[in-house]
Amino acid sequence: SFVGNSLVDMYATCGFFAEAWKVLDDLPVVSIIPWNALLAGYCEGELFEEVLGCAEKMQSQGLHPNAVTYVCILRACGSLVALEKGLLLHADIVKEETEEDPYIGSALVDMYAKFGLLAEAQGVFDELRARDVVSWSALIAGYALWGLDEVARSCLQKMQSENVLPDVVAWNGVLSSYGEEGECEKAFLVYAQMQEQGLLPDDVTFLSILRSCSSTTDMKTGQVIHAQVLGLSARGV
RNA sequence: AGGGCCAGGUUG
Repeated sequence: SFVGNSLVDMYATCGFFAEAWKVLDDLPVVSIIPWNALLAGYCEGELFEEVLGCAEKMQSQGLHPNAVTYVCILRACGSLVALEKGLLLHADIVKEETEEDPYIGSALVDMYAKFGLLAEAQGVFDELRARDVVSWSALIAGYALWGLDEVARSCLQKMQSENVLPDVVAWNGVLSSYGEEGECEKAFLVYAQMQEQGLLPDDVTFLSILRSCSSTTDMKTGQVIHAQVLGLSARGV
């Protein structure tokens, strides 16, 4: 049956949902694992409506969501800005005392951030037992999403004072706030700080920076970044 | 009781 679970996971991960369903329907034992695999596959494909539909179907079969299920549904609610559903979900999670789960915690932070309920996001974050680089990054990305780049940057400092080292995703989160605004100068400054920390930029880093440059006529900075990208790709990054 | 197959953050 573990084989069946893995098959569902594989098909779902590859986006072959018809096949995944077929395997799931033929599995001899009823288990939440293949359902979660399917939900995760829909999440990965960003088919969030399907996530919610699939979760409902799962529950109609008498299966109760576990932590993995909740993480998938929370992510879908956040991305769809399904506010009322997300709030109900949070209430269920609190009721079931599963909010301690670090995965659920950062998924909640992420969801509230996407709703634009930053005080709620911060509130959930503050209650987390263990804040790791992922929960910090969810918070940072949330502030960045709503243009609060200075708050996002201060998070980079705070997390370090709590001995959590920002990784490239955390830094990229800050950079993501400069896309809409086109604040190319700030983006470049953050990029410089990131390098001072000895962190290697990745493709997302450059895409974010270039995006912030694209709405300006700052050709020079764009060219500097172009040169950086070429330099890094020469080193195989 | 514990473990095994599924789950959280950044650009698009």
